Amino acid sequence: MAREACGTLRIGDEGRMVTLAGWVHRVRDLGGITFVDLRDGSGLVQLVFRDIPEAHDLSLEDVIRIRGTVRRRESPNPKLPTGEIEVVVEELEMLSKSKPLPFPVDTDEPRASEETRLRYRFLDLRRERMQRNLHMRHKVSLAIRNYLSTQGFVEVETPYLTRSTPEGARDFLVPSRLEPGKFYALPQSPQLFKQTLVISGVERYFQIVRCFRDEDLRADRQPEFTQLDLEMAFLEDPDELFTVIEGLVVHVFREAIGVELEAPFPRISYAEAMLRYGSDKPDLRFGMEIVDVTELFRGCGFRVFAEAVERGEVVRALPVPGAAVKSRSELKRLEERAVELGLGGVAWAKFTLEGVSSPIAKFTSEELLRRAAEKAGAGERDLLLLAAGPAGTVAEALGTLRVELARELGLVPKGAWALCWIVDFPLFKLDDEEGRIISEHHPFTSPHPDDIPLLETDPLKVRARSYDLVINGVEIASGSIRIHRRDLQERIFKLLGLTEEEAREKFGFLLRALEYGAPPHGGIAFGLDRMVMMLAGESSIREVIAFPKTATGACPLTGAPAEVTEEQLRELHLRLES
RNA sequence: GGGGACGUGGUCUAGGCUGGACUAGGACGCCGGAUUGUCACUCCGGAGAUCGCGGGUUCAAAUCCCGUCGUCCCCGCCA
Repeated sequence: MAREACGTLRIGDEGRMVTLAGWVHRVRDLGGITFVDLRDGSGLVQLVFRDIPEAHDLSLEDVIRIRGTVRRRESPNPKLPTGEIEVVVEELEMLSKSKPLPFPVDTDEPRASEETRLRYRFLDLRRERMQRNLHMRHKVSLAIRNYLSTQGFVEVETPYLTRSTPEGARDFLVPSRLEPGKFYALPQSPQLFKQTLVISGVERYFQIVRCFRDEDLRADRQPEFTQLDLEMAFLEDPDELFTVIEGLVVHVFREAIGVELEAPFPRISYAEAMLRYGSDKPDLRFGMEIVDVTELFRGCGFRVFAEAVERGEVVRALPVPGAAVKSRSELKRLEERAVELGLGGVAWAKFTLEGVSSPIAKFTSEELLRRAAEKAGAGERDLLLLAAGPAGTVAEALGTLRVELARELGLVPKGAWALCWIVDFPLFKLDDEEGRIISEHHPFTSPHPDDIPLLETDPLKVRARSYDLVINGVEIASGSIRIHRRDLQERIFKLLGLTEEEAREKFGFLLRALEYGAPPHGGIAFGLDRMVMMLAGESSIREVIAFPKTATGACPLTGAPAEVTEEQLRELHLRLES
């Protein structure tokens, strides 16, 4: 008789003889009667053993098969979907014994260190929460594939054994056995391949694909991670892509967690995001917008601010709702934090029923502070933080404080989703070490058409046709319209200090492809692990990856990375330094 | 590359500042027994740890110091 699903049995099944198999989730041995919660992929059901002595020998996580009769319970358990019934066991078959467990698997909160969990990942993944996360990931992938298929996208696989590229992250290398001294690299992303594909006539490409970057790890970074990679031919206006992606994201949220997002998502320029939120990935779930008050403090009595304005620096204000109650010591800590963030310090003003209280009031005036507060939308009971310095430093520091304070004060609404596009990133940035310009995104990013005349005259002012998708303050996707013309690509390479020869050496096949009729194109790539992490409500991507690595790139389950034999090394023409 | 936190029976942890009655305590799990309506079952009894590893200080180290390994978080890095 076929096995049935434990979790689907209901009162309507009363009286039926069923065959079930699964894991022993919990045992309650009362002597003459033993209750066992049996678990399979569908859920739990209570088994009742009466005259079966082997029931006393059951251990947690044994795998058993039983035959029994579904019966209405004397005392139902409202916590279980199957709580109205139980299965009276007539036959018990032990399929596989389990040793005592290193940690319990019947809890959502892990009761073991992460290292132990990873070493026994096969047990850790049995926990309902991890099963939920794996299913969530599957739902997201499925929703992506289904939606993109309806939009005419085709999933194409690209090589994992490819060529090392000089730009970007450190590559993972794979030695070639057949060509001594040569190496493959695992791709950091399929960037060049996907551009080649649209040039090849695959007008809408996507791929859910593993990417590899040999850099240090973080809670949201693994050496191998998964991207939703996507590219469209004849894409010249980012808005066209936004519409497609908004449709995709709305679909994914609906399918994965039943949330209806509102599209279109707000579009904010990089410059405006830096000004108002001090970040290129602003968290829009709460207000606390930073305002520029440079002009208010020009020539004011507080010399630190007045002199900063004279130097061409800025003064900006961050309103902190309800924080006028902060104590001296808390404010002191804030000042220290501001210094850590690169500011000279931070001035504050409290606005209460009694009036304005601020250490700089005597140098400026209450009136001036009130005007600053008004501009920032701060009122009674609020705190206003004021900082002066170079625009970039002030923006980033206040942006960090904005997020930290909002979290600390509980101003981030639970269950809220705030998405936005960040557009018009600068095309280049100054390389700190070498003092030359380098690509902000990558060298194939198209400049904004209006700014092309500035390329040679004022390159740092040139905006890119690139964009990020930000969800709740986390960068979740990033992309651009690409350059599809050789002449423009050559100008960009020249600006980056690359000779044609170097460019050909570094990016050869893409450049060749551009010479044979390349349509305008562009695309985007999502960090799938991060997106699933957010949808699952987890705070580490390791919780949504079946077999993740530790912070040193090790896998406690398999023991990777591991030594190899002399013979293996010899075949690869490798010798280790002692 | 740098900074910080942590490492104690199978698991999670108390003790650590202020070294000595710590003979290392608790909870869960495990083993034995009792138990016929439980659902985090309950009750009784028991086993199980040279306190990550190495060195040092000291009459004496889980405790202090140095080194090392591992884990986690952050900065750098991640076009």
